[in-house]
Amino acid sequence: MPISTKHEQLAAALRKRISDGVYQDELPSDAALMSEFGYSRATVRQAFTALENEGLIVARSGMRRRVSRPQRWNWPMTTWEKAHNSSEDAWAASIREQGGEPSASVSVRIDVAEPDVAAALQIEPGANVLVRARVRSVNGEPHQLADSYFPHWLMEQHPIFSQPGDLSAPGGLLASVGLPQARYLDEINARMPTPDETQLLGVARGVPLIVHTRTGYHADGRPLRHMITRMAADRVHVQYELDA
Amino acid sequence: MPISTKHEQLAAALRKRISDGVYQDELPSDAALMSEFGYSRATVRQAFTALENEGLIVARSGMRRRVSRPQRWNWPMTTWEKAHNSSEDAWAASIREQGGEPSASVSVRIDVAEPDVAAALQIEPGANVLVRARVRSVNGEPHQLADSYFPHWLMEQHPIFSQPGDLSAPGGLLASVGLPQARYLDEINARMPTPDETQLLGVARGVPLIVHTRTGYHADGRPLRHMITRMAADRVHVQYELDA
DNA sequence: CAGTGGTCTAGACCACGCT
DNA sequence: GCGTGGTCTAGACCACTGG
Repeated sequence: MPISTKHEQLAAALRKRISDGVYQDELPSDAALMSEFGYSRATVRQAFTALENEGLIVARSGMRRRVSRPQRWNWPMTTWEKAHNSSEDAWAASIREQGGEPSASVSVRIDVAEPDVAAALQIEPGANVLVRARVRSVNGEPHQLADSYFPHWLMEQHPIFSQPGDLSAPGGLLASVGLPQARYLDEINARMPTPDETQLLGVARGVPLIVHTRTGYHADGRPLRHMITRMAADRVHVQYELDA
Repeated sequence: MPISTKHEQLAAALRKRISDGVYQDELPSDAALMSEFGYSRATVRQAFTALENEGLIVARSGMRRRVSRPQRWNWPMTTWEKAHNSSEDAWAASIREQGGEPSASVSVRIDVAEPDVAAALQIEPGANVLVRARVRSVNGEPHQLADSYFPHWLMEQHPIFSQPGDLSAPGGLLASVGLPQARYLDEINARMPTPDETQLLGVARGVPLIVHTRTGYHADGRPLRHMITRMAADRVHVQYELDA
């Protein structure tokens, strides 16, 4: 059963030309395809929109559409923060190793726990949590939104959590107060970004968001930290190394 | 800076009504919104298309658009096939545990290795590989495309890999020939599906694909198996359990 | 400036699903 | 049959980008 609609036929033809290398970089204009295929502009644009939503091409007003070729960075999830001299966290070290220049901006606040965060931290929904919101950038471009949530009882027991500043410590903040994380539960999901996220991360049309959540537990089973990291899926390879 | 275009204003209004619960299930028709907002049909449809591409709503011809509420299944990635009596693999057992009815259809073929598969298996691109392609279903609906690639030297050393059939064995095929996998390297990516994948998996518009690849290694370092699993992102929670 | 993609309109016909 | 979403056209104006 062949494709019947014009815009799907056109989209299929363009996909083939892209994968065959006919269009290495620039794509034809609306007008060029209108005359080549004899379709109206709306139909041509519907085909282009489909390819954009598949992440194959990117469009910018005033310029020809281009084939999308984003650079990707590996993100190893089973390399922990080294406890020694390094002042960088595992993510920054990994990016630097790959030839990128990592940076981060941090803001700390106290907020009430949303139901999903409360469930992960095993506290009551609406209870206070300490939130450390980070925007991680590579080569000056925003790359990740990494938010950590700490339960309220940590603030009461360890004054360092109530101090202003970026809440970082060599070897890891939790380890520095004698609460090392012994176990992690990770979950990975993907979805399309909201308009807010699109703007904050500069996500292109048709690129999903990878949402990585990590909950860290003390050896006695208490959840110590819940971390939600969001990033454009076309810029990373999330990696796990496991022993059977 | 407020939103200036009509279709974005409308999309924002509809997003708000959905999250506020104004539209629990059915959404208004094109005509209803055209008269409520005074916009042309194309503009109304552009707003709806944006919400579809965000995975918020689903549309079916002849019926009103509906708010999307897919059922999700957990997928634990650190639970290995139990070596004993169970005839099911870890995935099927997990689905059954969650109240679903797993099934699978298997086809086996010999093919030449694509560059990415060859690199993972440390063989030459174009060399033969044994491919076990599985379609995993839950409650009769296609759920995953799980393809395993085995290097050619396995077929030469172990005739069982050249037999017809579904290539399954209690405790795992590789373990049954004395080649247990000692280490895994996993990689998780997300992208929009191709038209083929959309059809095979029944993916809704605006839903990304999660692509999980796992390479299994012998204790001596040889790659034994490369597995690529593709699934709709709105139907799973990929989970990892890790010790620090 | 000319060319590009982005937005918007008014109108038409079709295929689908329900009653 | 009738309302729904899906497709398609012709034409218009705007905003952005480059030379």
